[in-house]
Amino acid sequence: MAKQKDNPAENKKGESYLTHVAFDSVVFGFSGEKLKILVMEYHNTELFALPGGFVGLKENLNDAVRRGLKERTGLSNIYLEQCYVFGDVKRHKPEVLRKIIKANGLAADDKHWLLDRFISVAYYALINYNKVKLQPDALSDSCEWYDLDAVPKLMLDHNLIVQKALETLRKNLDEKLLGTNLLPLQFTMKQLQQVYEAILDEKVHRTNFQRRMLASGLLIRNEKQFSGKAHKAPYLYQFVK
Amino acid sequence: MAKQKDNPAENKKGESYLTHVAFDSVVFGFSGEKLKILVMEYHNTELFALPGGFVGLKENLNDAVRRGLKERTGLSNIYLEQCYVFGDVKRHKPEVLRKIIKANGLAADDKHWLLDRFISVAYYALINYNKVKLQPDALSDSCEWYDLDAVPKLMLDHNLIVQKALETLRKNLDEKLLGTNLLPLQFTMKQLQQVYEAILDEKVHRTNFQRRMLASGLLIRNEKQFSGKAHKAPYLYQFVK
DNA sequence: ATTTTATTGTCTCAATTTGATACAATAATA
DNA sequence: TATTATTGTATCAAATTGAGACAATAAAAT
Repeated sequence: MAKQKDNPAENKKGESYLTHVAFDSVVFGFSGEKLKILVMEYHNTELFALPGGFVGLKENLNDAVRRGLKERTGLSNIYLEQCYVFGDVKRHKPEVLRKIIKANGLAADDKHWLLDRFISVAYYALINYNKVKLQPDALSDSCEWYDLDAVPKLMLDHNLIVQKALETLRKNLDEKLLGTNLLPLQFTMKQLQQVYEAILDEKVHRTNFQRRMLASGLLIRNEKQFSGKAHKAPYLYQFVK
Repeated sequence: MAKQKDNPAENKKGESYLTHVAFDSVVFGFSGEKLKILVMEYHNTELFALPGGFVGLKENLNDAVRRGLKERTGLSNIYLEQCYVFGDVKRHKPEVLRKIIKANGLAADDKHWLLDRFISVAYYALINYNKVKLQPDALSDSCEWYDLDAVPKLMLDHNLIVQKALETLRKNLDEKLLGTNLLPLQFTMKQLQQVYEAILDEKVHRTNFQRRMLASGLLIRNEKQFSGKAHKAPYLYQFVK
């Protein structure tokens, strides 16, 4: 069990967090084949949710999100971007939160700060799938990768948040070759193409893709990668900083 | 003087609003020549600010922003979009708010809810300049149009918010001919071009612009507009709904 | 050692889009 | 009737994009 201080459900009056403000992050990773996101499951509830959290009284919003991601993935320096604020009244479902609090063996009296209404600032994050050490938080059982096309029913409006994040990611994909954030430092052109195809959910034309990427001037070509396969070895590329 | 209920500074415990959550809107209008935004000035303080407000306990965030705009411009059905959430700690400057509260002859004791830290959700709005009836709110003297290139020093980080809004507007300009929201129902191609030039702050090539707009398929051509000037009369266009 | 296989990198060429300019049409005025 | 100040369309070269051809090559098969 984590230290008490780390468990937001135990902080009954919300003394250390801003009330009514939450964040949720859609953390994308690329397995080599498919686009995946991180999903948490709460203890004994069968409730799935996006990794999220709250903002310390003296903490920048963006820093809070970084802190949350660091706790769950072990990574710092994550590519992170806001995508939307979800602020409708109807997303307030105290009974759902009550269930989580009770499943953690805590007292869910009506004054519990988690039962209040929250607006949630949604972020999307792009991380290198293989560098992650997944860690659930104090309230949850697990933090696991799910194929984007097999995400379970999530609590509250979290499925909507995933949709919005994907939309935003697609819209921003080309600026500064965003896709490179999902790959290791060095990667082949084919890998980069696969990332694009996974994000856009459509095939792209190989040679034209290569031409466009090279023409962007944002890729540095390194030595070749000898994969041991029976064909010409591809170059390794990396993104200019 | 407005009714007490309308003055957020008098609501000492913040009973009717979500604590820590605010919004600010950058309201764009086009005078026919220049791009302008709405700026408010607070009573006896020489403080300028963006029109903003707070979210009712039972009110959707987006609705709160619409309510704020309706109060100040008289308009409903405004084109509105989120652009960014400003959530840094350093934007918390209680002394500025204290000044405003005092200038309104109210007690600014340290517990006043307005003196707390807020995160602010920034929106941009596009409205038809000529349809507006400007109305200051209870805390402010005036709500006036300012040329975008002559916006005064605003309080807190509001100048930054203006920057971000303009950036977002530029990025989104082409989707669904956003610019049409700044014009009356019917407009000439030249007016539309002027809106683009004002937003992008650069000249665009007349005939190519016309070709692009017509090719979008989003404009309906109506009868001509006889201006009384000594030259060919332009067609009036309108945006498809 | 030679051939085969599965890719990768480059090139080519037509189709489309874009940039820049020319020019005809036209509403009011001289 | 000619002049003026646009506006709408056409034209043509330049740049970009879409689709495919083809040569290069690392390892396996013969």
